[in-house]
Amino acid sequence: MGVTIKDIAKRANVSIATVSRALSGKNKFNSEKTIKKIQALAKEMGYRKNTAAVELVTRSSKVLAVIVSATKTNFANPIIDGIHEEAYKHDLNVIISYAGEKEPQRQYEAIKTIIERSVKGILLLALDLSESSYKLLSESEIPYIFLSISNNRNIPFIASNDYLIGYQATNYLIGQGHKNIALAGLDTNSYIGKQRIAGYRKALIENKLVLRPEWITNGLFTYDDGLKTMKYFGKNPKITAVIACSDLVGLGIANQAVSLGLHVPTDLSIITIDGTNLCNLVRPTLTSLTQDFHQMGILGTKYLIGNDKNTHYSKFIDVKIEKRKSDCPLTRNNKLS
Amino acid sequence: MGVTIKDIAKRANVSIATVSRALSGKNKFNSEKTIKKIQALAKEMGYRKNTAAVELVTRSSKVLAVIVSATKTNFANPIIDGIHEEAYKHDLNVIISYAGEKEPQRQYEAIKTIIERSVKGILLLALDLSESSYKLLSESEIPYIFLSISNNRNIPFIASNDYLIGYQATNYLIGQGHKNIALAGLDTNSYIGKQRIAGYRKALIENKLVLRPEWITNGLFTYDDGLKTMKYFGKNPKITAVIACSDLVGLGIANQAVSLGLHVPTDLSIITIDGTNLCNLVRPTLTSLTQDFHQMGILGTKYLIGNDKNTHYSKFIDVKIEKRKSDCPLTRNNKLS
DNA sequence: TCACATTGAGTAAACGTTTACAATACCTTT
DNA sequence: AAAGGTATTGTAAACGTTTACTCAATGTGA
Repeated sequence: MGVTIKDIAKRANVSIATVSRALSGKNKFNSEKTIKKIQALAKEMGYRKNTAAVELVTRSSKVLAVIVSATKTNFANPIIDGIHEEAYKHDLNVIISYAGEKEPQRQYEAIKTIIERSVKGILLLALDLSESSYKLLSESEIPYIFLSISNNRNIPFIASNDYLIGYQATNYLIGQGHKNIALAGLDTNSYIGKQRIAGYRKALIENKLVLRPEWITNGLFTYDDGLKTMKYFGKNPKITAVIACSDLVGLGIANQAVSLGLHVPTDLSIITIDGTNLCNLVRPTLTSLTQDFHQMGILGTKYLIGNDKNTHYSKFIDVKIEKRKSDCPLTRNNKLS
Repeated sequence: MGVTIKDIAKRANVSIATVSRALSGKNKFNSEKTIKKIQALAKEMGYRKNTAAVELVTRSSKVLAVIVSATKTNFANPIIDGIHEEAYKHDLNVIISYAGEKEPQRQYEAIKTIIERSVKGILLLALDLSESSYKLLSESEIPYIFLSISNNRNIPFIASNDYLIGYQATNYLIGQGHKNIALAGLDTNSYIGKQRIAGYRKALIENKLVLRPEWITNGLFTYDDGLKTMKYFGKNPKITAVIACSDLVGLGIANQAVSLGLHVPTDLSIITIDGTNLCNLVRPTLTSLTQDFHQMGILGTKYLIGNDKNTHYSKFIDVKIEKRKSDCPLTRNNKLS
């Protein structure tokens, strides 16, 4: 069907080896003249390299796989952007698969197909793998790394330190004078959730504040979790500040608070974890504990390319607090001050 | 390195053809017994199919390519979701490349790599291809389709009818009593832009309203374009309603209007084109002329799979107006009524 | 028992590259 | 002009599958 190097070789009166060398940039082995001639011919004849053949014989591919949790997180985008950015620099393609968080079967299949492509590396986004899926992955000899989710099991990851996130966010609000601080919308059973709660507790304890379990609301980091949380807290919450465990949770809380007749931030201060662009778009803008997702994508990709497989690499990325308009110091203005 | 069908054949004391047949589901040629035996053995030995080899010999692949404009559009996600959803049903992988809108070189390269993979089909998202890139694409024999951007050049696409979009949005506002209606944030040089303007003009003329060129603001559908537009219109705009050419533009306008001391919708009504989820998240919620992006992804994928290459398929998808809180009838409340 | 269909399994070619190694052509240098 | 070196090109195997074709074994009916 298509033009192959064989066809070019025939037309140019050289061997296929020569064509291959001229076309794949192994220039040091061929003369300028032949290279030029062959490249011109290839262009003229409309030659297209057959990637499958190349991958077969070289036993390596130029593709990076990303497996994304199907759960809609709005921070997947900056991570994927970072991955694409870095991959592009190294002439790598990116293939993206969705895998349900709660569908072990689909997870397993996604990983299987990826492995069969013998990709260069696998990035797992916000994914909590089932035991069998992880076994499949780790036995594949393909380097992989988890992004945005850390672990204590010696599995490579790049993420923020969720313990510190919980600690810093809480401390920030305490620093503003708040004493009744809620923690909203997080999956209390997940590793992330537990870490954040631990940091939150630590900060409370250090400041002689008491942790009230009913001020921690369970959820899956969604907008609806924010709404639900605020409906649950009600029109006269004892709390004066909330740590929202994602921007969407934060926005849900803010919107519902306003619906209840509360003013943000004077009646209720909100700090939100993630700090995606959404925080700047809404009113009031949301003060955030910002994670550098873009950087996660870049570093994860770099790691896979560098391929330091031996070192069980894992890295926490710095977070920072970005002050916006959804929080303020506790003053006499606050309903409960 | 890995286990191949050869290894399995040896262990099972059969030929590789038998193994291949047993493993690739061409069951009718083998006996139950051997199939079971071989499958068990494959599992035990940790066999992984080599996709490159399969693609080489069958000269076809199970991947769909998506090329996305690097310009950040917030509707790319629902489209990609639709593509993934449909692709998954047909056991297809999805590979995503970014191509700069204004970087012809990168565009060209993206398409070239894709073609070299001999993918099953190519979906082009919100992409305006350069002449040479399009030539490359169309000569490749691989089916392709443009999504979200229509054309009048007999190139397959699935999109909304931008002429109708302009017409309907304008008519909607006229129906609310508005007479001074702006059109904001669109690329006036693009096909989309021209179509929307034509529809806008038609609706104005039909209602004996005059089109004022200075009420059409040029842009690239970004949030900043919305801000800029509203700064330009100023604190006492003669206009009472705006058609924002993307949700981000709409949000920029709304936020800037509020900053200027205007009230949305009583001082300024906004209808926004796209209707992504963002419209529900912000306050006031944005009335939108909603496009079904998810459906575009699904239909585009179906088209490529169906592979009706001969018919120069193109399709407009229905849009609908979703009333929210960013618009109201022109009444005595309006500053300029 | 024989001819013949049916079923299951094997043989070998093909897909389009890359690359180790062998072979040749071309220069220098003496 | 011969020897030696270097630069360029050719030969052929290999990568791991699929599949058309062939062959052997088994079953069937007269």
